[in-house]
Amino acid sequence: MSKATIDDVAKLAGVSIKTVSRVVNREQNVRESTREKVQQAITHLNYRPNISARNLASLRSHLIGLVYDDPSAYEIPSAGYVIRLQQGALRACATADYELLIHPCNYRNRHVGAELKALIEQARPDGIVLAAPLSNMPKIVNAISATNTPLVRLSTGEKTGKKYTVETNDRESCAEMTRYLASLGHERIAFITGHPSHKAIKSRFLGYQDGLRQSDLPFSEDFVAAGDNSSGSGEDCAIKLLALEQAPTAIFAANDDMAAGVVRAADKLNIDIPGQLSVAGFDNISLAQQIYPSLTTIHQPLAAMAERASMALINNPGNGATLQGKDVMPAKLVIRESTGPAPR
Amino acid sequence: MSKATIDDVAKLAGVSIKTVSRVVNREQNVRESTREKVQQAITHLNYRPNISARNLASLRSHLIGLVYDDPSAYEIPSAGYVIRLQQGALRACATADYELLIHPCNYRNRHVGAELKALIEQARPDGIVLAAPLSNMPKIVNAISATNTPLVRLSTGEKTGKKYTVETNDRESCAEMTRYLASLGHERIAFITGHPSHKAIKSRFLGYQDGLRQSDLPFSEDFVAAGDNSSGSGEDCAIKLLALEQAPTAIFAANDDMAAGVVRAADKLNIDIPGQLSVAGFDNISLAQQIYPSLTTIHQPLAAMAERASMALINNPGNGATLQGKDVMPAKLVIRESTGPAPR
DNA sequence: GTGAAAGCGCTAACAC
DNA sequence: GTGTTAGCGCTTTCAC
Repeated sequence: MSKATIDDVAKLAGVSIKTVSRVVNREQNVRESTREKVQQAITHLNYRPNISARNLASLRSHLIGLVYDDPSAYEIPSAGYVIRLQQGALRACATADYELLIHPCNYRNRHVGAELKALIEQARPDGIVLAAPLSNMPKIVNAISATNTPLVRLSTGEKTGKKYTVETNDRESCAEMTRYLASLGHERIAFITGHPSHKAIKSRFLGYQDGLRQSDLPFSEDFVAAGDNSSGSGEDCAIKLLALEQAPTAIFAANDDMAAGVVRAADKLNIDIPGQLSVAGFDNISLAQQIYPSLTTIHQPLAAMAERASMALINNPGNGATLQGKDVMPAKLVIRESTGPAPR
Repeated sequence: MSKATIDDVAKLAGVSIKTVSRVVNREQNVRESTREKVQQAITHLNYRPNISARNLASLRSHLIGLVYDDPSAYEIPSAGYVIRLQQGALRACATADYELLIHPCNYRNRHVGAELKALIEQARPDGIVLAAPLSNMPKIVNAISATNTPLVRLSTGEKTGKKYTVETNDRESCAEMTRYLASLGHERIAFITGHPSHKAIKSRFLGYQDGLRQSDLPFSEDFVAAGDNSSGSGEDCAIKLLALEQAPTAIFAANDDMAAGVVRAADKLNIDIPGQLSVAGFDNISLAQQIYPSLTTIHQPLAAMAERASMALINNPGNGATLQGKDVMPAKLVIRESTGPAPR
C-alpha cells in the first residue's frame, strides 16, 4: 500500500508541499532544477496523490459519469453498444487521470430523475456523458441539467437542445446506403422501419427517402414495412415485402436485428442473397459479421463519440456553461456479402 | 448543485455534526426522536454526504474495482461476458452506496502489473474483483496482492490459490452436458477443445471425459478436435469429425462460437440438426439463441458471481486477510433446439 | 519562484 | 446519548 504523502515528498526534496503540488499539477513557476528534485523524490517514494484529498480540496472529483439505458431491460443484444461507449470514454479518461463511473439506468422507471440526481450529488462527477436514447428524453436531460453538472449528449443527429452534443449523421449515412444500393442497379429498394419511439429510427427512414430522391427513384409506401426492432419482426416484414407482385430486389432494415430476420426469411423462401436479394442493416452489431451471408451495414463511431464527449468534459474549465454547439462524427458504410448487383 | 454540508444539517436540527454523522451512517446510540429530527433536516436540505470528504476521513473509498480482460483486444464477442460481470457488480454496489470502477486491462501488455498498481494507488478502491482469465494469472494476482488491497477472484473451478474465490463448476457442468447427450441415446459424442492457454477450456474437456465415464461410454482421441475458440475453427473441426467413417452423432464444443461453427458446417454439408446431429456449446452468448437452430449450451452465473464477490468485499471489515476459502455457484444447462435424440 | 496557513467536509477518538 | 477536538492529504489564497 502506498503510504507516501505530499509531506514525505516535500521533506525528501527539501521543499514545501506547495512546490510539490505545483510539480504534480504541472503548474508554471517552478525552477527546472527544483522540478527535477521533486520528481526524483516522487519516483523514489512511489508517491501518488490521494484522490479523495485532492477532490475534497479542489472541488473536482476527477470522475466522469457515463449514463446509458439499462441493457438488462432489453436483454444482452445491446451489449456491444454499451461496450463501445465505455471503450471510448475509458480512452479519454486514461489520458487524463480520470476514472470512469458507469451508470446504466432504466428510463421506464418513474424515479430515474431522482436516481440520477442522487448519483450526481453523491459521486459528484465532473461531467456526465449521456448516451442515446436517453439523450433525447427531456425528463432525463432536465434532471441532470438541474444539478448544474456539465453534460454532453450523444445523439443521432436529429434536432437537439442547446446543450453541447456529439452527433453522428444517421440520416445522411442512410441516404448514402440507399444511393449505394441504387448504384448497384436496384430500382425497387424496400425499407423496414423500427419502433417509432426512438428518434434515431425515424431519421434513418428519412435518410432512406433522401437517398431514393437523390437517386431519382420513386418512393412508394408499398415498399415500407413496419417492424419493431426485433429480428422476428424483420422476418415478418420481409415475408410480406417479398410476396408483392413486384417484389423489391433490395431490403434496407433500420437495424441489424431486423436485417438478420430478413436473411432468415430469405433462407426459408429459398431466395439467394445477394444473388436475388440484397440486404442491408444498421448498427454493425457483432451478429452482422457472424451470420451467413455477412451483413452490409452502417457503423456508428460510438467509441469515438464517447471519447470526444469525455474529452470535452475533462477539458471543460468550469461549470459547463461554455459547452455549446455540436460536433458531428460521420457513420461509415460497411460493405459485406449481403449486398450485390441487382438481378436482371 | 447540492451545497448543504453536515454543518448545515446539524445547525438546522439543533444537534452536533457528530450526531448527524451517526444518523447518516446508521450507527447505534441515537435517540429515536433525535434521529427523526436529523432525518427531517436532511430531507429538507436535500443533504448528501460528500464522498471525497468521507473517503478522506474514513480511509475508505466506497469504490469497488472490477478488473477484466480488455475485450477490445478480442473484438466485441466477449461484450456479453463483460456486461454480465458489470451487472452483478453494479447490483451489489447499488445496495450498499458503493460505486463501481471498471478497469479493462490487457494481460499481454508487459506493464499490466504497474498499471494495476497505479489504479489501486490512485483510486484506492476498497476491493478488487478480478475476472477470469486474469484471475488465473500469477503476474496479475501478485501485483494486486502486493498492494494489500482485498481481492476476490472469479474462477472457473480449477484449483486456485489461497485467496478467496467465487467459482463456478465448469468441469461438473460439462460432465452433466455429456451425460445429457448420452441420455438422449448418443454413443459417439465428440468434443472440440479450445485454445489451451485458458484453464477454463481444459476443465471443460476434463468434464467431457468425466461425463463419458459416468455414462459408460468409451473415450476416443478420434472424437477430439482442437479448435482455437473461433467459430471458424469450430467449422473446420466439425468438417473433420463428420468425415470420419464412424461419424459422431453429437458434437460438444468448448464454447458457443465454435458450436456456431459446427452448425454452419452442418448446414453446408446438408446435415440436419438435431435430426442427424446434436450440437452443444458453452457460455450462452447471445448468438446462441439467435442462430437457427438455437444452441443448447451452458450458462455460467457470471452476474451472480460478480455480485457475490462484490458483496464479500463490501462487507469485508478490514484488509482482506479474512477473505478466504471459496464459494461455488453452479452453472446451468440451457436446453434449446440443437440437441435431440440420437438418430437410429 | 517559493512557502505558510487556512480550509475542503467528513470520521474517529475521547470526553461528558 | 451526545458533543468536542483533531486530523485525513490535498489545494488555495496570499505573503514574501
